[in-house]
Amino acid sequence: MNIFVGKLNYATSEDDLRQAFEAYGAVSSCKIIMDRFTGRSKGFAFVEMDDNAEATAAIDALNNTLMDGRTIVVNKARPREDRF
DNA sequence: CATGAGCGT
Repeated sequence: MNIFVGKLNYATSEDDLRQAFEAYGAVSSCKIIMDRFTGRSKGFAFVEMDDNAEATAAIDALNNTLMDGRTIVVNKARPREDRF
């Protein structure tokens, strides 16, 4: 399941996010969107989890929680492909 | 190359 994570601290790294999600389930992969020019975090990331139950639990558990001093929002991510 | 809602090289 693709998970969207927003309102992230610019200092937050993929490893931090991964560990946070791994605390509630197995994380398949994590990706923080970085800017092409500055190379800094755009403030949101995507976490992919194979287990649907664990993903939902992680979303419900990490949604609106404090991470690195910032309140993050966790929701189900939209499909990057298939716009229609 | 910057800063604070939103959905990815």
